[in-house]
Amino acid sequence: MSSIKEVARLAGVSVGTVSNVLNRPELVAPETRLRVQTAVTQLGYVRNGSARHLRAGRSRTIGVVALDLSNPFVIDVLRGVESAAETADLNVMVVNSSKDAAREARLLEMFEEERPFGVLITPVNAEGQEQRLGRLVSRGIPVVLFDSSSRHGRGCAVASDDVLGGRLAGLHLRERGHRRIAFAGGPFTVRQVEERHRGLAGVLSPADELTVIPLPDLTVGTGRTAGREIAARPPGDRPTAVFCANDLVALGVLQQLTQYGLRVPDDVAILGYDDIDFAAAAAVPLSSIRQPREQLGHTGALMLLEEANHPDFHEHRQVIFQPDLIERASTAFTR
Amino acid sequence: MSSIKEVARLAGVSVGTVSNVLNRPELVAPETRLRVQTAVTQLGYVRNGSARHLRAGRSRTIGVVALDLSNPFVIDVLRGVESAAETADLNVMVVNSSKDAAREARLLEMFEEERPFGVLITPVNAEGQEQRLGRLVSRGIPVVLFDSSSRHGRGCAVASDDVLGGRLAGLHLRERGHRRIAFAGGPFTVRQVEERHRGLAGVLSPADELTVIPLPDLTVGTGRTAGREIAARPPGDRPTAVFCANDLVALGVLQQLTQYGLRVPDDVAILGYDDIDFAAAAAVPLSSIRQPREQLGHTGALMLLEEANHPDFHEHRQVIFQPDLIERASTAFTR
DNA sequence: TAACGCGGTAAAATCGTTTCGATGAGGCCG
DNA sequence: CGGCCTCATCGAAACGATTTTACCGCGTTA
Repeated sequence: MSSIKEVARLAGVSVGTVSNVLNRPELVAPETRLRVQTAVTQLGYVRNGSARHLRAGRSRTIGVVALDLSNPFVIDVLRGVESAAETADLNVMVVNSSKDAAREARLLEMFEEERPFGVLITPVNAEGQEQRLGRLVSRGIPVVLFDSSSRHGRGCAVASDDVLGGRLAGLHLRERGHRRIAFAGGPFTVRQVEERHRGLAGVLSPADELTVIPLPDLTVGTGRTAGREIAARPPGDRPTAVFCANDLVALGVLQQLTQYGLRVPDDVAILGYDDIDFAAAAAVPLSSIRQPREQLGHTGALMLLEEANHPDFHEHRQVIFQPDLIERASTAFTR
Repeated sequence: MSSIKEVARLAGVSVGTVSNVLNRPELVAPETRLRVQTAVTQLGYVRNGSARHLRAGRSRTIGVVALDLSNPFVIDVLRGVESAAETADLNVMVVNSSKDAAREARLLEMFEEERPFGVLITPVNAEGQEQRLGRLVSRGIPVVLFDSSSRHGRGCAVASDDVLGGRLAGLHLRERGHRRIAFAGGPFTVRQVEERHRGLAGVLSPADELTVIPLPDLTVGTGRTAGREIAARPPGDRPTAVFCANDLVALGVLQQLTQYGLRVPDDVAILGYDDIDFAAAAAVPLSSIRQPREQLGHTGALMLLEEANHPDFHEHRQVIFQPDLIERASTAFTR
């Protein structure tokens, strides 16, 4: 309703002075300052964000393009982003690409218009948006990827080492005596999926048997499909362990196997990925490869801040976290 | 980088004409239009959102203050909001109050500055923010509540009938022969919890036994606590059914009971609330009271649009949806 | 005594759009 | 041929802040 002008008029000063009271109070004489402040509260004056952003050239909002909000893993990453943003007095605007490249493109266009403080994104497919992200960068908007595919270094990125994660999974399952192992996940065009599989395959010995159960998507639903497929095999041919590309799939597999009367881990062991809270809380607590979820988000946001605040001094870098194995009942020793 | 001025110069027209090409192309002669358009693409011109918003007086972003993003129920509501926003060419900015009133207050202040198109909010506690929401409204920013406590009608609201939900739960459990029933949930200051409990209590007969297992929060973790508590009771004193204030709690109860070797539903039946996807996919598929999740969000957003587009003609109203009972294995007949 | 510095404030420029009134060029009609 | 209407375009005035420059009065210093 009321603008800075009315405040100025009521306080009997110029608008510049009001602005100074708001932003650099130490420049203003105490008496004037007080007069302005009472005018502000009296009118219920609130600054106009758009006007500030227009003048400043960018807003105080970090844009986050999430790949799939229905994965609790993403929510935890977000929590990390928010905590970093909060200390820097920035807002976070979360949007959901839902793994849809066209939608992602629209959202990035929107961010181009809004000129946010920076953009954090898990790209649907990093190569495809390369140029669109480049346009953001060339407009002076820092971009940090939650993705390690851009290790070639065309910008900042945060990720965890998915090949290592797959390797940890394989070593763990072998150590537990499993020699017939299935990998459930897909599509393999998603880098994370491919790398987790690659890590697993890399540590198996030639005598081991690795089956891939390809899935169109990583959800509880497709996990159940995978579970059905596993349960349908004759016991002699059935894998004794399943490594799932994420915990949602693992939950689906677990639930379906249980329903078919197979015992976990006695008949089939299950190993998930991400270590979401639901994993620990499953009927059979799931072993999982843990990524530092909040830290991932927190670090990404900090790198964004750094780049935004010291644009010339800034050096792009890629931070790769090491995943851990969290052992729970679903891959316990069975004999 | 380049503004509307440079486009105008390159195309040899005035800025006003460029603006018209962008917003009302039919007003501009085809030939000029083309010239401007090529200038736009040649310069890679992108409109400056802040400037537009400043001029327009409000932005094209809907603000959503969510109560708890880690509840998948909320994510589904959000999906509904997004779908409605998308058709109206609006952006959605999601922020998370995490049930923290102070945080919520800060977020609302932020929205006061940003002057969004409208605000959708599930208030931590509707009464507390009454005035702050009022300030938004008095600034011409429509507010729609995801909450039915404001039935007195001081604004638009969308909700589902939680008392009815509780009643449905009670009737169902009685029909299944249960006479010793527990309610797991809290805190009771949260309207939804209180109403669900009230509905349940209302349909039990005096001879029935209703135990309340109060919880500080509605999460899988507190659900496990409740489960432990139930399992610890001597079988004769143990409730034969638990109605949980939401599905997260129900999942926790289920997992804990299973771990204690109790069978669901044979030893204890479980009934949840919200019907999140994880409920259907649990080890024992959970019966649940379904709310039309996406529709809730969709309707809320539509009401917001209506209020924003016809401010004078608009009549506030409260839409209350009817919940359904979804029967699954966790409350199946046991004899 | 003149020059200088400084704290405090005002005034004006600026950010990039949108919108509105003015202007001018044709075409049509009387 | 003059007046009028339409179409296309221009120029300027907002929108509401921030920032820079200018100014003024007064004390300090050479």
